[in-house]
Amino acid sequence: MPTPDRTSLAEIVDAGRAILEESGPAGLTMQAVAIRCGVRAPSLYKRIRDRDALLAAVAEAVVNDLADRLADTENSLSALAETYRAFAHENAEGFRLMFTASAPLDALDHAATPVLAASAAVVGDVDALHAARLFTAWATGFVHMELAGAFRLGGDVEQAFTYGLRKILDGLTP
Amino acid sequence: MPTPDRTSLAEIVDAGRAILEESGPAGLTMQAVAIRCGVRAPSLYKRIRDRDALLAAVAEAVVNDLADRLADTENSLSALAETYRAFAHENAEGFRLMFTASAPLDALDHAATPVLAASAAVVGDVDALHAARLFTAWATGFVHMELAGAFRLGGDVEQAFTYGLRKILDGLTP
DNA sequence: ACCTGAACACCGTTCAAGT
DNA sequence: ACCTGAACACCGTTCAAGT
Repeated sequence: MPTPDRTSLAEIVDAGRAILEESGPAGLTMQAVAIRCGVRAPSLYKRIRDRDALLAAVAEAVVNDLADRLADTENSLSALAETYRAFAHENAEGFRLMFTASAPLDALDHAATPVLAASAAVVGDVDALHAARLFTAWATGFVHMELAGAFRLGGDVEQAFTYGLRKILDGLTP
Repeated sequence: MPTPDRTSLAEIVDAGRAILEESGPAGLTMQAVAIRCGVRAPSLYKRIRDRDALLAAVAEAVVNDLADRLADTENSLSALAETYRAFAHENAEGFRLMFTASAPLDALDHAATPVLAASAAVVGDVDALHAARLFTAWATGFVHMELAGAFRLGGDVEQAFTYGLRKILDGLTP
């Protein structure tokens, strides 16, 4: 006899993402997710292979969210930089997860589209990919270090961000 | 009656680092470390508080190693970039660990010294910190993405690295 | 067909008892 | 003073038995 479903893959991934932000990766246990979905831990395995697959699904949800935000942003490198950084601050744990082991690579490619377009507008099509990688690497590294608390030698971090962006644009502008 | 020590903190940290590179963070169990040190897991707790403290100690060892390598490098941003990237490739798991939760922040500051000096040589003392942050963020993000397999849109990654370095130097050079 | 309790393997950690 | 086996708590995962 069929039973009405008491949860869904989407609910599980949402719960996982919320718990990740609240309690970090160590807090993201199958138990915690199950409780939040009103179900027992073994039931989760009907919907998702294992915890690694859940982490991958959460990472993909985060990347898709980021891609939407970037797609809605004015298509300039400075506007994209602001959006990217703001998103990372709002989703610190999810942001870290994005670049981890089983990263959602296809989704990342998709998120890169607006950056490629904005880069092409500055340096032309031939160098667009190189320029996009310069920009993305800088923004990713900056936020990563910022979230890790690695900027401790004094100085204004906001200013450092603006400075970096300006110098990159200076370097790229023909 | 005193017993001769059968291991040491240094041996434990070395074992942890080796296991981390071989088997990743999930493989770095107290059991695995203990076996490698010829001792049982509970004995480790005489030398180190818990697994988190071990991870922190491993991270610090990695950063100190990196600091030595950078200090031995010719003091130019391009030479430092090569050394930094090579180190990250040789110590992929350790590199990831460096920017994690309980990062060894003091050691990171120390590793930053040569980068600050090389930056000052290009932009002067006033902007040296901003410039060092631009450079470090870019290099860190680039290697991070590279290690995560995030560069998949084609194009030559070596070229992208050279391109990024050149454009940053272009942007920084007055 | 989904859900669950029970069970198992594995890991971190503590501790009393050895030497 | 360090080392160990035994024990405990906790987590991921499987599975037979329920509905």
